[in-house]
Amino acid sequence: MPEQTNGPSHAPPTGRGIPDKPGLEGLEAAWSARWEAEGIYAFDRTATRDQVFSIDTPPPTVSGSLHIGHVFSYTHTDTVARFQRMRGRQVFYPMGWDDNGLPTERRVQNYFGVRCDPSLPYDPDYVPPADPPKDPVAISRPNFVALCHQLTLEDEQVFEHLWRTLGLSVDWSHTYATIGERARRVSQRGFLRLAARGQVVQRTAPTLWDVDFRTAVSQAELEDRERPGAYHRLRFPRVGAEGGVEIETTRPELLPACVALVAHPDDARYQPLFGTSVTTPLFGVQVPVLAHELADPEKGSGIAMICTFGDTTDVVWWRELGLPTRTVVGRDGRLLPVAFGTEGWESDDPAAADAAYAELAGRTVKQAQARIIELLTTSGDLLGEPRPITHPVKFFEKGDRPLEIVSSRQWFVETLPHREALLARGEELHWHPGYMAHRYRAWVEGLTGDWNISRQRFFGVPLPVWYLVDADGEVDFDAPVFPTEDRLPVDPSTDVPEGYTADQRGEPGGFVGDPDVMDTWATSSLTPQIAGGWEDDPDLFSRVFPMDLRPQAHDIIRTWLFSTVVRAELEHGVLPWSDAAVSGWVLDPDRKKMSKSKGNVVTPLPLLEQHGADAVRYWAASGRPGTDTAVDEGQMKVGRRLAMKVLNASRFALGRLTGDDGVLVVPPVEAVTAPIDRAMLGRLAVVVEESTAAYEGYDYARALERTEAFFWAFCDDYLELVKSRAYGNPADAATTSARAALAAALSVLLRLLAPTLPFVTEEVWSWWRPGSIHAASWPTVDELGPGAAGIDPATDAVLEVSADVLGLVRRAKTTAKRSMRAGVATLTVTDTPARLGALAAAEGDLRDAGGVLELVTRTGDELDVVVALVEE
RNA sequence: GGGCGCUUAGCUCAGUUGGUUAGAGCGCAGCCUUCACACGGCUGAGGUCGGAGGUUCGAGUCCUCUAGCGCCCA
Repeated sequence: MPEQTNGPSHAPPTGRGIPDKPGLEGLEAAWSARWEAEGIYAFDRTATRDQVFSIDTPPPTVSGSLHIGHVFSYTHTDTVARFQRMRGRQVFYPMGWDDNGLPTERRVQNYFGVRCDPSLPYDPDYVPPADPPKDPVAISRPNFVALCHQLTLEDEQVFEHLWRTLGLSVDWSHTYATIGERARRVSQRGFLRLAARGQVVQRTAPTLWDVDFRTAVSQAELEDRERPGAYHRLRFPRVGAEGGVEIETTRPELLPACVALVAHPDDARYQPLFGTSVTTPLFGVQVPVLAHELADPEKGSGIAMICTFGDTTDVVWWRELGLPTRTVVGRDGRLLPVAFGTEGWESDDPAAADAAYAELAGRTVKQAQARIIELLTTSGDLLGEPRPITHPVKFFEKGDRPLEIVSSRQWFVETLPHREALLARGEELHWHPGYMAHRYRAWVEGLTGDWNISRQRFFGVPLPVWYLVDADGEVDFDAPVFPTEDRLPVDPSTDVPEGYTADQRGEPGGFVGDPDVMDTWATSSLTPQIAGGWEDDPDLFSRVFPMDLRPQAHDIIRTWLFSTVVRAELEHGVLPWSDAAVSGWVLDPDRKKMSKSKGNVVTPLPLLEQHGADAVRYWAASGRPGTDTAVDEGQMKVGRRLAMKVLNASRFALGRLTGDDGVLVVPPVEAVTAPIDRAMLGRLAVVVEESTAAYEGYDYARALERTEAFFWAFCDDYLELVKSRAYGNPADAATTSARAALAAALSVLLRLLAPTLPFVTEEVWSWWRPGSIHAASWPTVDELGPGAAGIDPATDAVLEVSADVLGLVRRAKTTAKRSMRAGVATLTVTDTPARLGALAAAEGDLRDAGGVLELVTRTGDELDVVVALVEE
């Protein structure tokens, strides 16, 4: 790669010169266009796997609004990408757009006034109405999906502009969308492969259900919310014995769905009842009293009723105790019709049971609860007043009403049988920071069911499945028909299975398509395969997969990270990446979590325009890995000042290298002879080592902090000390030493800062170096000259003592309220002989920097300085 | 209830295997503008490291207990 340079030693100065008034305005537009034109970030797909650094970029949800949190974490990734690129790796850094799922679907429905009906045929000539009609128009799924594409395309352009302005070093030729053709093909192929191995199966099972969205959701999409409730004490008469059993329940409306009572096996109060039966109040249904260790003796009366299904514990009891199912809650959240006295609904008094249930059927869960309390009160089965409590209730994270659990036919990816393997993968993965591994482990250990990937929605990847219809018109769900892989992606609502014609859809002897789509995570879990071209581009895939880095925020460890590990384990038997770098969240300026409902979401573009991309990146890169960080415009201003300082200090240093003839001369680093120059380079060598190590451990923040601290000291002390000497005669070895040191230091510093401040460092680089700094090689200790690593303490002391004394001279001038240019008639320095010896090696520099006319030294125990200023 | 993280100057945070008078930035105060930088520079004031106990010659830095905040999982 001829563009690369290894420092200033021998490369001719071929830059475009130093501007008189350097500035930051316009750098983003100018340089991002240039990078694109020159393909600086293009992935070289001839590179072999060991030369590649591949990143599984989080695809942002494009239908959402732009969020400063994206800028934060994507900057972290970009600094690492730039570091790895400069280290010589071919960086595979694609970008995805997550446009698949509910948020887009809702937006399209409202925007166009349509609704999706997967049973309708595709209309190739469909045009959406100009004004959304009042009543939504039903359209086919392909037409609906086309509208989703249309709308998300605009969002994607806004995002791309933001990313380019921010300076992400993405290869924009490797862009994908999670609803795009490749993503659909990969998702469906992944499904078919799982099905072929029996790792995704269809079964009728209790399913977490959102009654508003009317879709199944998975365990990963649950959240607990504290809600008020009340314990209702109910009395169940015993069968064949005197007396009754009192239970407490927060969901009395599920009494008709009761299938058993349960208490802890060690609970002496209820041990005599185990194996006996009781009768449900109002409905007269006989149910057994059983023992199970999940029953909590401390909760309520210590004995609970099991209903199908009130919560996830009911599901466990139902499964482990082999109980029947009595379904009363429908998919719309209303109570279904039930006929007591029929099979499965046996009752001691079916007429009375039906009469009671008639009061409940058709009502919402909430309404039914109110009514059944009245009925139980009237009948005398409700004991005392309901006892109000607050308890956690499970919600779909996007939902508004508590989840119900309904029994339904769904496709499940098996996870429970692989729990141990998944835990082992979690141990194998390198987490940054390391403690994030706990989140993953806790989640995997807490899995209670397989992963339901069926969603009763429209804008998603369709399940590639048809079912045959028998001669009686009944759908045979036990005989799914899959397409061959070469047909993918398919939409079973319009495509037909092999050997069938479109007019056989829904007919006896024909077929029907599975109406469901996949969970968005069933697609998002395959981003390494989608971006890497799994099966579509085997050559590319072999060069990038398994990937190196998964960057993401900590809130989606249980969803995105987990599901991606599952898919790679089941499909490839490997981790999808070697490292996971977990970013924190961005909090609002008052350190509150940002959310749309609070209205405290910060939009990034105005901040980028006001402070500049480098400044915003500086703020982001200051947030430690995994740490939640507040939006801080003050920190952005600091970043902007740093960028300005880079411009000005560079201009100054390079000005010292320019002769009267205007030609920039860069002496080789071997010309550095002055001890103070060597001391400065020795300190910089330490920074190079620390910064490199930090980046290797994904700690961009530490790398920046070390570099920045050096840079300010470099400007404050070293530049001041060598100002005059560097301005001297080019034939003078002392002058050449200073100039060589300045050039070497500047070259290294710019490259150390390049991952964080890509624009300003590129700007300065262009003044005097050929090629892009982002294609230059990462600095090494070697280029700082012989012996820069591990420089001896005596040499280092030259810079230390000089800077100490210079600082005290400044203090004297400040105290005297004099200008820094005020002369010093006599400077008396007291210090140890060793330190005075070090000072002597830089006496000329100190005199020039401090304006010192006469220097007197005295031996003493510690540093003391007396400054006699020249009279005004 | 279990787990994890945090608690260091007014604010936001560093402090890597325990080692001399605890650091930075912001903010604040004061001073300084021809000669790289006013989208600036310099100088300064200000903490004994949440609390208690322990290990050690020595602890912000290790152990135990404890308080508060936040997150994750039940």
